[in-house]
Amino acid sequence: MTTEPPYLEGLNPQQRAAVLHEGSPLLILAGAGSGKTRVITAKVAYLIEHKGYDPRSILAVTFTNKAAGEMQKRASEMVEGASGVMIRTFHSFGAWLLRRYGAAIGMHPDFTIYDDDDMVSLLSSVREGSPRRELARYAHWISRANDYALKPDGDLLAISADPHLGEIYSRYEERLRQIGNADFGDLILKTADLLAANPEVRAKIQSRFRAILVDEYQDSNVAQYELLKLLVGPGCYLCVVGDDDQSIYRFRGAEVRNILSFSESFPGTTVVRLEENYRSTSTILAIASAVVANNRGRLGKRLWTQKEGGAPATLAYLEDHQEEAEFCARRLSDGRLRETAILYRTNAQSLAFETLFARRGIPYRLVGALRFYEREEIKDAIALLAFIANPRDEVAFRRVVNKPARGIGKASVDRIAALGLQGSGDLVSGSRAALDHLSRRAAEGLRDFLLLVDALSQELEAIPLSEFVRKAVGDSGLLELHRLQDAIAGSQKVRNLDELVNAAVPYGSGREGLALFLEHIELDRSQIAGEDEESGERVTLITMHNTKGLEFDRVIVTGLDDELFPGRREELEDDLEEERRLFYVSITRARRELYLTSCRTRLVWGRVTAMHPSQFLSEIPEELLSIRGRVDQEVDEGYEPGSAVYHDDYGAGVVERKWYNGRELMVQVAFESGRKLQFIPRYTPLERISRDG
DNA sequence: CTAAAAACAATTTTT
DNA sequence: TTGTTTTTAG
Repeated sequence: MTTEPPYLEGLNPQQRAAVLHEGSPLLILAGAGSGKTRVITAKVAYLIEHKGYDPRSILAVTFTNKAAGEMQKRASEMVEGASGVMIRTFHSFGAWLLRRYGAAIGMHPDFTIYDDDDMVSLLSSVREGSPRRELARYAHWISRANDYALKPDGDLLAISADPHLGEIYSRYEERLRQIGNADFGDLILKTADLLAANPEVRAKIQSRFRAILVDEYQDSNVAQYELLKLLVGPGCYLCVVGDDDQSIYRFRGAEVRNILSFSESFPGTTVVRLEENYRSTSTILAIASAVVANNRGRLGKRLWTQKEGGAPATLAYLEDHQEEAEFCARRLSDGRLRETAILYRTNAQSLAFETLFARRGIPYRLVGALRFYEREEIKDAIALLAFIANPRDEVAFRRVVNKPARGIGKASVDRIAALGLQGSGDLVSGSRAALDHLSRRAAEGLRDFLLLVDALSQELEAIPLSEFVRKAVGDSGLLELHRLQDAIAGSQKVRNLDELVNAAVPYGSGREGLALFLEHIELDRSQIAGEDEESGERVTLITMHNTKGLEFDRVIVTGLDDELFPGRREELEDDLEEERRLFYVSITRARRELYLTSCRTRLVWGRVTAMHPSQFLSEIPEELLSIRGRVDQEVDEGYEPGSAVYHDDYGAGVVERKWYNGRELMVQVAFESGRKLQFIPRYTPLERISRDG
């Protein structure tokens, strides 16, 4: 018998079938914890080693840059030459392709990428005077249109009934083209356009990539599907992996139908199901399955495990967010920090844990959400860099031209932008042209700014990128500005700017290095945060969304409160189902122990707010739970108008009115003394008395 | 044009 | 409550 290649060792029959399959399109339906990543990496190894694929002819698309890094690492351990495989997210693949061949559709190779914030800023110059909130709505709709591959003249009614959307979208597009930058949607849509419109580029790309693997396919959107269709040339091997139950990015345009109808889109598809779970105890799986079973519109699968048994999950009803943090801290007193993750729905919830853990000296790592690149000082610095990279970048220009204050007000900036637009769109020349038309003060300030930009542009090629960033931040006066603010507010802005300088160290110098640095900043925001991510005994604080692909011995899912999770279910059944899938994802992160917490009250906008247990909790069979604490009795009962109450300070009175303020029950009482007062019965001891007393 | 004061909204989730 | 945007007085 021939010895088996190491990448096949220990695989179960389904996994093996998935790895060894080749020829027709393959759909791998991989349940949570079914060894999916292992299968993909083994497949890469198999294609290279056994099927003779050139590593460079393989494209693997992952959902996050982190996942890409992980796959790269694991594949390299498995097979020689794996470093040649292109492993990227859809977005970073798009950026790669557009930089190389985008000129064919008028893209500049040094374009920078606009995030949501930049979109809003650009929209504000397209639609002057609109409140930011409204612009943010349009930005959101435009992003959704992008996700669904809808152009300004497309059927936007599917996105929104707003009558102005088409026009605004189209003007936004036009401005973005003039500027020469790309937003997130463009990285997919423009790439697809390029391939569709340009047969030579398409042929080139299709002949390069002979095998394409897509991970987390359930979270791909329509535009990504269309791009994929264009990438897969004749004879190209396509394999997608996903789990319809783990689709949690609908809000971002993810379209579960992509995976549900994969077989129709790609005829001749083979389907392999991975249903053996290697991660969790059967109890945890039973809980997860029971919950997700409430969803309709799923392919359905039976996850099973050989790890029979396992302790029931602990469900703790707690008083408030502080007690919740306390509860978590007590679990951690056994020192198993690294094996524990605390999950929450919204980033804001992390604060309670951070505060308590800092006070107790419990080391933690906060995953994602550090929002490093969204901080004011960082955005300032990036805007300056982006403007040097692309002098047509109006959004960046507006942000930095008068920061620190150079005496250039809005009127002047508008004039400069208008002149720039008349010419080549280049705002440096626009500025030069505008110099004579500005107030003396503004002209002086603008001259300073131009000198700065000139000097920096000259340096760009000459010094290492991190030095360049340091110089830009220093010479522009941004460092000084934020140093002063630090002194006043006790903030850490200078430190953050230092971090930015450090982040630039790995990049090459010159325009190319700068463009790459800026691209990574936009596409991989977790970068700076994760300095020594792996090291150290620390508990993980993480949003439910960010846990995708991770696993921990012990998982504490917090905030199982109605209106928080699931959130306001204003909308449709579909939204509720997505939240439920998110719960499913959260539960299945746990290997051995699962804790669920729900609070009676919670601070919302600095206000104590009454909460109710999440409806998801009632979907878990009771025998799988060990329950601590108790749900409070419904306070709503009683307090009917006309009933008598007694208050320690005000004496006896009669309830006049009863209503809800949000979720909070309020009552108005007319006291015998003649006073009329409003109470929240939950916090005010109002004794119910009998009328004849 | 700038800075301080006042008004006002904000919490999903992320490439 | 916080942070951000708009108004206002210099």
